[in-house]
Amino acid sequence: MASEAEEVGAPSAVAVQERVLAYWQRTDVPGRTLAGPADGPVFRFTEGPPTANGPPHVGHLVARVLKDVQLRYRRMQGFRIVSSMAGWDCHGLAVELEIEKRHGLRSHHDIEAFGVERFCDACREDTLRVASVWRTMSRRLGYWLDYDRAYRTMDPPYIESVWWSLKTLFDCGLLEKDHYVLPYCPRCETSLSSHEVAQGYHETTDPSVTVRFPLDPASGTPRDLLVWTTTPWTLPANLLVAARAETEYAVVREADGREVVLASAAVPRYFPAGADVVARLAGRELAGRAYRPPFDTPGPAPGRYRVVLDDFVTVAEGTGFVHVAPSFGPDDLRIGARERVGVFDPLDSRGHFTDGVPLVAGKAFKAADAVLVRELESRGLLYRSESLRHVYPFCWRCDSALLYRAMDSWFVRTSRVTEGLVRHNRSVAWVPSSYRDGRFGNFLTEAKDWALSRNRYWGTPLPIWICAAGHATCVGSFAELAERATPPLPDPLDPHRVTVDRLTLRCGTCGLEARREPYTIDAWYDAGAAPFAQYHYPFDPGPFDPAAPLDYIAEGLDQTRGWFYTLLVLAVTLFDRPAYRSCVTSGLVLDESGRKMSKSRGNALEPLAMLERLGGDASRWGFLALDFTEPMRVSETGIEKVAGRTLGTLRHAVAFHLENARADGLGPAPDRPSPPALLDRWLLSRLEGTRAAIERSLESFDPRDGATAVRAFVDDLSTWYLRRSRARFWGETDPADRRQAHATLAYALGGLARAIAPLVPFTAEWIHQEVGGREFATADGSVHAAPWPSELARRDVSVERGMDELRGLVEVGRELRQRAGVKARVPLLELVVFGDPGPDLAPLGEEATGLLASELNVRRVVRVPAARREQYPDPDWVVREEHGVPVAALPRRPTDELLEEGLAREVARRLQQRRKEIGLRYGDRVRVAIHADGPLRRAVAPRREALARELLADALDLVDGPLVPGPDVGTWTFEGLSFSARVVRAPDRPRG
RNA sequence: GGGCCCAUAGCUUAGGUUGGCUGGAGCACCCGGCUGAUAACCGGGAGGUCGUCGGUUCAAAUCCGACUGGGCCCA
Repeated sequence: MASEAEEVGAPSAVAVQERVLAYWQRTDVPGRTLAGPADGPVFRFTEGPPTANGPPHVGHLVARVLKDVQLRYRRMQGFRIVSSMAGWDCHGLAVELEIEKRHGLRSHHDIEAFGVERFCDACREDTLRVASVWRTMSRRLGYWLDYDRAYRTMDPPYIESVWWSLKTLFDCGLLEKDHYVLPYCPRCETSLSSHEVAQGYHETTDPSVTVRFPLDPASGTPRDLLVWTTTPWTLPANLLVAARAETEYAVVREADGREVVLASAAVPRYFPAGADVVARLAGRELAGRAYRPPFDTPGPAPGRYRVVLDDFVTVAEGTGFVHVAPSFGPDDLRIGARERVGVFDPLDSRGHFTDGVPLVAGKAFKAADAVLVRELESRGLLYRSESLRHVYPFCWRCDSALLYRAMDSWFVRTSRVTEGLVRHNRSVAWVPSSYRDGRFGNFLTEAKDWALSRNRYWGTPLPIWICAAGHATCVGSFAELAERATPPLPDPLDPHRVTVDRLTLRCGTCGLEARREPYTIDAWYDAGAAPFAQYHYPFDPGPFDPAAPLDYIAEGLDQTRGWFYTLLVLAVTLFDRPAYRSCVTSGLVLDESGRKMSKSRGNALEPLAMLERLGGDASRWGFLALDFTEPMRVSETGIEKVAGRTLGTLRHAVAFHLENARADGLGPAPDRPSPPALLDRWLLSRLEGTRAAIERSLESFDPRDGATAVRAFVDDLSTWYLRRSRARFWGETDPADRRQAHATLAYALGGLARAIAPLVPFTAEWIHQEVGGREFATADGSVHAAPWPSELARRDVSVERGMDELRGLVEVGRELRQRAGVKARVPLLELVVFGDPGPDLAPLGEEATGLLASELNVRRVVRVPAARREQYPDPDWVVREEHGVPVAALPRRPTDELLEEGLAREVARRLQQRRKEIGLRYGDRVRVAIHADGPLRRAVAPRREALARELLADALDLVDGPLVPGPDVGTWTFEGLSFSARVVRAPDRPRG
């Protein structure tokens, strides 16, 4: 019967996965299961939309694993997932830049010449080019999402929902146009958000110049203010100089008799050898003094070119005088507005100087630095010229140096809802928890207005039209647009720029003709609108509930400034509630030496290739076993090792069970058993403890502790339960016990499969099918369609503690054997344990002692009072003592009879090895002939029958003469003894 | 310059909220053992100033402060 065992060993992770994927595909398990039961309670979730034209990287895998683990758990609990849609972030610079590159476009002018419609069409087509890669990745990772009904931020219904939200903000005064200093990319010809800027700081070298600003010589000695700047190109836009009222300034006479003015604190930096200070004065005494600007290009205007006071001036670096160019800095703009001096911006939209500054007309802003500095030098105004290494922002997409400039933009007035942002964030369960008040919470308290508009083409158009009288009309739906617009709307309507730019509106206030503000909006706004816009809220009835936050989201930590933030801003401004109840953040993925992964460095792991080689579960396990909240060092071999240890061991345990079950002709996993044997009760209790640990950790949205519990359970299963149960599985003596062992193991594996289904969906499915005898047949039979088990077995903590104590004694016993120098194969008469067993071990009784005895290969275990230590003298006994208290003792020598038995074991082991070498399977019958002399013969002869049984030998002969050498014959020598034997396969005989 | 997080053996880490006996474990290394699922397992060896300094305490990896280094974010 046993010869029916066919597959030897466990299938590889990839083989398991392929088998499961084929089953899922054939029976459409994901399609039927992924949304959860239609009538279940709702679990709200939204997939953060990845940029739809960029391929996934390893960082994406981590967040996806976290998301999928949670969603699987909630589905098993009977929740309906709202929503299980995949999503795509379709708009924005990333896509536009790709198209520009492909068609050699370098500016707005080029794009317009190319044709905005053509350009947007190209963007649209490119947008979903990589969708199939994402889909494949999700499939291999086991991340179930509804890709067939993915939401796309470029779809008209989605855009209409975004418009609805913009109008809602507009109506309550939270969407306004303003003139403000923003980071600006001259190549992309658009302003950027602070989020985008943050991604592009590099170190660079800039000029560091100190320039003389001569004070108007009312009388007496010429005096120059010293002004320091790292952006000489802003000097033509200078309108004022700022000083600080309370700061002390020094007038220093130089060798040529001229005088320069600078903050006293700056004197040592500029005159390390000492200075001839002729006067000291407070900053306020300089207020109102007029000076001659370095370049008088803007022409005279009232109030310009004088010293003003402001507290933003510091003396930590520079000279204590700051040149104010209101178009190029936030403080500059503020001071300029206060002093009513207007602005002068000599740059065009590409950052080139206009004719307003003839000296550098046509030059790019940075390129003008050198020319301007030379000019200052030739006019004797350059006091000092150096260069400075510092970090400066560059465009994260095209790597051009950015500039800060004042410009018109539409703003979401987030600064007015700071209190709501902070308050609602306080109710969010963050993982890691410190983000709530730390990293994210801090950022909220300083929330600045959100510069929403972009001078770009491929994005959600800002739905605001302005009439000649300056009234703004914000359109909140296509119906409203149709009602106000001329000409009539095309059908179907694609609400992107080309279409809406052609429309004029009747002004909502005065009825005059209104033209659209020619902006698109920040694509991060699109993403933040996903929870409602994916359902076309409020236009279609859908499951979106304006009062309900998402229950759960998870993304990489880069989203703290991105999606996590825009979700919160929209939830607070539109619905006055938090955006999500829990938010799990994964850390950065580093390579094995701790460096950031990047394509250019060539150390990036390619996710698809990794998934293909290791399988989805190994990758999932690799991330779950790490502390994903910290920067993670990830390598394929590292993941393989970690996953092999737990998942590989588990697969082998399953294969072992299947082989035994088949050999015994057993059916699928039974219902919950109540076995009498201690080992079985222990295993089931450990199973329940593991299930509960997974449940606890998934309830708190942090799977790490659950994964740790699974690792410990698999370890216990493999190294204690199976190890101690082996004899039970093939024992002939107690068929009832054998059946109980099979049943317990089958139940434990099946139960474990359900409990780990959220963590490792492929392995779990494979076990559920194989052990449960479901044969990959129906979708309903999937482990992912099974309910989450609320209890798998009775937890018996006392049994677990007792077993722990017992296993502690096993370790002590092994150490004693080692010290006695008696191999485990040679039985010893007894293990002596001093003192009484603990309160948990004591009730386990004979059964526990039996486990101890068999594990240590001793005939019996005896308990004696510690006081009888002296009955076990050191010459005859090895004794373990702890802190002077005896723990256990073992005889140093086996008895002669036991020694013989040990020898027989040595022979048996070598013949078993031989069975394997000649390619026999468990169950194949053999014929054996042994030739041995002396002690070996004396050991084997009386144990022939037992040996024959053990080796599955039909015949076992002890022969007198030496065996004729041949390929079937082997000879072994150990401990100075030798024997030879012939092992051949027995002729087949009819099965009984 | 500001905020948050991290630091335990060559590497990966448990423990830290609740201070307490010799700080556990895995990988890798050396010696030995076991093995009819296993890249498994077991014993022994070597390897730790628990980042540094200071404080609280009878007692600190653990609590507090400063510093150093790393990471992320902001300016």
